[in-house]
Amino acid sequence: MGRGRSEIKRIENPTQRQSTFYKRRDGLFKKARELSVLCDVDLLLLLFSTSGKLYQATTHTKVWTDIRQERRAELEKAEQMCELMEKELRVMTVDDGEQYTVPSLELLEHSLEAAVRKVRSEKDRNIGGEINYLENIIRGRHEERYGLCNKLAHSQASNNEGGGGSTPPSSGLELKLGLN
Amino acid sequence: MGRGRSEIKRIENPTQRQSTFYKRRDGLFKKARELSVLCDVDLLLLLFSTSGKLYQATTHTKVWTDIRQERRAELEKAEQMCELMEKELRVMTVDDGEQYTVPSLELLEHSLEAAVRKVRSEKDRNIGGEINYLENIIRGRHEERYGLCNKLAHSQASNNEGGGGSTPPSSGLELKLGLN
DNA sequence: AACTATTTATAAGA
DNA sequence: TTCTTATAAATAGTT
Repeated sequence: MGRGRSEIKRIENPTQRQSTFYKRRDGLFKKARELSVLCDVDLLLLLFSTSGKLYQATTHTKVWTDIRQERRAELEKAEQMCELMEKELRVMTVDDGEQYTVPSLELLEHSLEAAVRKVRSEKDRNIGGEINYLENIIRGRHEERYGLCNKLAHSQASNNEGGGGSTPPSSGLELKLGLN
Repeated sequence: MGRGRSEIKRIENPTQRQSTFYKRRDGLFKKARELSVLCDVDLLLLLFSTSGKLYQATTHTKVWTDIRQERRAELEKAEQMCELMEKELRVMTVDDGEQYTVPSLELLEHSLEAAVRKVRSEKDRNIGGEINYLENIIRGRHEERYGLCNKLAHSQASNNEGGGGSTPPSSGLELKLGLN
């Protein structure tokens, strides 16, 4: 479109490239939104600009609906966690009101995680039951072998719960926060 | 565009909606590709159709480059794992050539994981150092507390390596395969 | 940021 | 689905 050029190749002039980027980015987002509305389709669109900026467009109608509940539960866990962290550290406080000052990024993160899950499940269907079968068998053996270790960890955790409360419980957040 | 309508609202006629979906999907993907090439931008576009189909467009130039190495290492690990699984199970075999019959889904999964990481790091920057600081302190305490457990797990693993080799080594895949 | 000459996308029809 | 075509929309070059 426009007054010339139709060849699609990298624009070398940085100014022109940036200008084109803005125009086409807006156009692309508009078209994505329109497709989503017209055809009742969920979508996720991410642009990673070379300058490191991230531009995103997401719909939240169907795919992400089931995430909300998960998210709410996770938030509760995080709040509990932070409460305990406060107690433990005493000196520091984290303003509860400021806890999630980046809600859109949080939501995006969860959207992506939902997408990963969706892709995984599709992949798993394609691969078939073989791997799952193998996994189950191996898992069983692992559980036998590492059972002792898990029990140890658990007994430590429950000791802390009953005791002075100086350690957060195993809330499932360790992984996310890199606490393993 | 075209001969009429400009209002953007859900198309109720299913046939017409499907037809429009095809046309606009192709148009959107084309535009995404063009933007990526013209402006040297990485992108990820996922469409979740109501019929459950997943349509995707991804670029692999910059964002995903660093994933390749990770992926290669992971594949090696997976191969080792599968070798060991075969040995362990004896009865079953998994055709190595068919191991990754869904490469595009694999790649997509990794693309999404990379995107999640990117979003997370951006979020972490925005939240600031506070949480990280808290995490570090907590992590230190956890390491103290669970050190014994880790040592136990390690000694088990090294015993197995030296011994009959009847258990896969701790390859980092346990998490992915749900073996924890 | 705006303006338009053009190109491109697409709604409707076949 | 796929093609054709009239028309609406996007945008390259320009200011």
